[in-house]
Amino acid sequence: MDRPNTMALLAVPTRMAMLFALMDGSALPASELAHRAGVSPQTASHHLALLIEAHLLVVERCLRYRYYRIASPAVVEAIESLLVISGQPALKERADHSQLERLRLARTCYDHLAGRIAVSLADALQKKDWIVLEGRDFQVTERGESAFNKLGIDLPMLRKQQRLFARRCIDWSERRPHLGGALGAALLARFQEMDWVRKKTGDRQVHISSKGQQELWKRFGIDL
Amino acid sequence: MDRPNTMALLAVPTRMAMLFALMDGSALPASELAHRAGVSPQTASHHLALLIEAHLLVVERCLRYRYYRIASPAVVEAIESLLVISGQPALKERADHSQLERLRLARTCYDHLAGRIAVSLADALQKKDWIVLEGRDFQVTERGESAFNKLGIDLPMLRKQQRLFARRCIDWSERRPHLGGALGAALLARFQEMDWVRKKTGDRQVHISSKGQQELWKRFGIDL
DNA sequence: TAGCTGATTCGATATCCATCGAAATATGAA
DNA sequence: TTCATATTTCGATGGATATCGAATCAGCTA
Repeated sequence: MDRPNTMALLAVPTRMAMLFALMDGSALPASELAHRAGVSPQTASHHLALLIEAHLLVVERCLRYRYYRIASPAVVEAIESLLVISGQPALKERADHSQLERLRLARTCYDHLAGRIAVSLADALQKKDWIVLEGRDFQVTERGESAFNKLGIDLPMLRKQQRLFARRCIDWSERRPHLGGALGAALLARFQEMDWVRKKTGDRQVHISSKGQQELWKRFGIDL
Repeated sequence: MDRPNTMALLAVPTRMAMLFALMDGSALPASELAHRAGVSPQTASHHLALLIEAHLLVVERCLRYRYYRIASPAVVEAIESLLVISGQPALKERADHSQLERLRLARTCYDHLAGRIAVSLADALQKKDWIVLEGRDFQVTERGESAFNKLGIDLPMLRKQQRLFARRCIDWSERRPHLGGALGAALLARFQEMDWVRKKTGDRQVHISSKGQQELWKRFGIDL
């Protein structure tokens, strides 16, 4: 496996189109990137694999979904400096590094929370002995049954759903497990109900309200 | 003629090798760049033409020689930012913009002076009516004959040389004419003799001594 | 279990272009 | 002029790779 030539990767318009689509710090699935670059899914997959290998992109796997994002601010800077000398008009929306930082803190992964907040929450729930990790799933303990109930989450109802109940999902930015599945989705929904967090539509960004910060600290010892 | 793809230009190792050789702000002839990149002169010529067209390089023509150099600091910056994300070790000798500035001020063009000092000198010599521009050459006036002699330059001797006497050479950084040919070379040699300027061997950089600065101002009204 | 969707792998094809030999050009030197 | 040197142009070739169809894989749902 040779060292991939980073310069050559940036030379192909299709790959550059994909990178452009991610320059604002967002994370998009392969199909969307294929569409934006105007190529077939196979071709997009091929290019994305190369960009991953060269560490220009990273992929965040959540359940069966995969979101691609720019690997680091350095990549954005390099592309921007290339735009300068290529005589292209600079990007209107420059990459917002602080936004990327916010995404690392709290974002959605499909329909549940991800990021530092989700990893911290999974840690706290295990520490409080509400859940335990067993293989690729979490199990809710006896203590957890009543505690989740008191939090306003109807576990028996969730179990009736035909989806994985409490899936362990590996976080990209933290590289540690957080809570997915029906329970993860219910937690996000309940947090929104209580106005602990607010989810922007059409975006994966999640804002933590001051009330949410207080409650997370008081109830779970989470200080983000 | 399509717009050349700057990214594609940087993707080829041969072209990158040439750019690397010029990253320190130096200017080299095509043959030297071909040698450093390990390709034939034809191939080098082809690549250099593309780099010129894309405004990544500029060429400085002096008599029959052509020196290629990086077109602007932005190019150096872009290449350096690419090195960051390509995982290459950074260049030991990073491009020194202040050095590039010094080159713009005073450098050699083959065997005579170029840069701001040379352009200013040509201007001053015309203003003092020592020389006049005629087509592609300068002519020494009657007043110039004695003045150059007093400066320690033997014009009759220079005229015996089998080379162009006082060629007009267009300066890259200034885009204006300066003095080349036998007279230009003699002036540089005389300036070195009088320790007005010092030429580093194996380099095109020329240092102007404080004595030189004084004399240039006193005798020619040149204030660099 | 089968079914669905998103994504990847494999194989074949077509296109792009870096390279160099040969020849031409440019420019100054003898 | 004639020669010499540096560079460029032209043409042909070979290698690299972007692309997509078809098949396969991965993960969840019913």
